[in-house]
Amino acid sequence: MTARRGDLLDPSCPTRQLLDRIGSKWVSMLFLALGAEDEVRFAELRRRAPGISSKVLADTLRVLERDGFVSRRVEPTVPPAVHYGLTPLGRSLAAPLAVLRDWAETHMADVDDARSAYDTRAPVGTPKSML
Amino acid sequence: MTARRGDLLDPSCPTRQLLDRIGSKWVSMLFLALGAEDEVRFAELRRRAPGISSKVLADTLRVLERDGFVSRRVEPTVPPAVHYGLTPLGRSLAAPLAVLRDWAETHMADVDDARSAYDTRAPVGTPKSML
DNA sequence: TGACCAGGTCACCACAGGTTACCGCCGAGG
DNA sequence: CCTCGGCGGTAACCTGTGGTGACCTGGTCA
Repeated sequence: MTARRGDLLDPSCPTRQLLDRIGSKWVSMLFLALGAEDEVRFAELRRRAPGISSKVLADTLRVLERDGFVSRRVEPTVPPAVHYGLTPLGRSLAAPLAVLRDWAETHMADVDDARSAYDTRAPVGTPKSML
Repeated sequence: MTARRGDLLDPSCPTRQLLDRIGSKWVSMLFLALGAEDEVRFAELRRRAPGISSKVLADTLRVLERDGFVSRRVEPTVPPAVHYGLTPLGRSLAAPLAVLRDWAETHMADVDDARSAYDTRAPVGTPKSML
C-alpha cells in the first residue's frame, strides 16, 4: 500500500513515485504527443519526439503502458500496425501537468535568472549538473 | 531563452526543465521539510529526510539555492549555524506540487493495480525498472 | 533495389546518488 | 584532563541505470 497523505518523507510516497515516472526524460513529451490525437502510431511518435531512439521510445511506451497511462492496440494486419493512445488514467494526468506547465512558463525565467546570478556570484565550485 | 508554450517537444521546454529539477530524488521531500517552518538547520533537515547522506543533502540544497528555490543564511556564531528556508519562488511551487500530490494520492493505487495486472499478464520480459 | 514498419539486441557511457572517511570547533560528561 | 558527540559540511571513490547509437529482423509496397 502506498503511503498516507503528506507523507512525502516516505520513499513509498505516491507523489515521489509519480515524480519518478513523469520526471523521466521523454515522458512529458510523449504525453503531449499522445494527447493531441486519439491514437498515434510508433513511427509517428518517433517523428514527433525529435531525437528519441526507437529503443528508448519502445522502452518508455512499455513502461507507460505497464503503469496504465498508455493503451497499445495492435492491428493484426501485415505488417502489424500498432496504435498508442492515452488511457482515461493518462488523460486525467493532463490537468496536473497543465498546472505544472503554467508554473514553469511563468516562473522558469526567474529560475534562470537566479541561476546565472548565482553563477556570476560564485564562479568557482559551481555545482555543474546534478539537476 | 526558454521555449514557447506547449513546446514540450523542445528539450529546452520549461516544463521539462522543471521536471528535471523537482523530479530529483530528494527534492520533493525537502520542499515538504522546508515548507513546515520558516527556517530549518542542516542537521534538522538530515533528521527529517531519513536515509539522506550529508553529501547528497548538501548537493541538493546547493542546487536548489542556485535555482532560487531555497535561501541559505549563515549566522556568524561559533560554530556557524546555517539556516535554510524556502524563497518566495520556492513557496510559489507549493500549489503545483499540491495538485500533483492530490492526483498521486487519488490515482497511484490505479497505477499500482495496472502495474501488477500487467506483470501477471506478461510475467516474462517485464521491464524491470526504467522509471 | 530500396524504403517503411515496429520494434529487438548489443555495447557503451555519463552521471545522479550512495559510501566512507575526514575536518575544525565547541560543550558536556566522566 | 580526555573523550565523545553534534555541527556543517568536503574529498575521494564506487555503482546502477537511464539514455544513446549502430545494427538486426522479416515482411510489404513502389
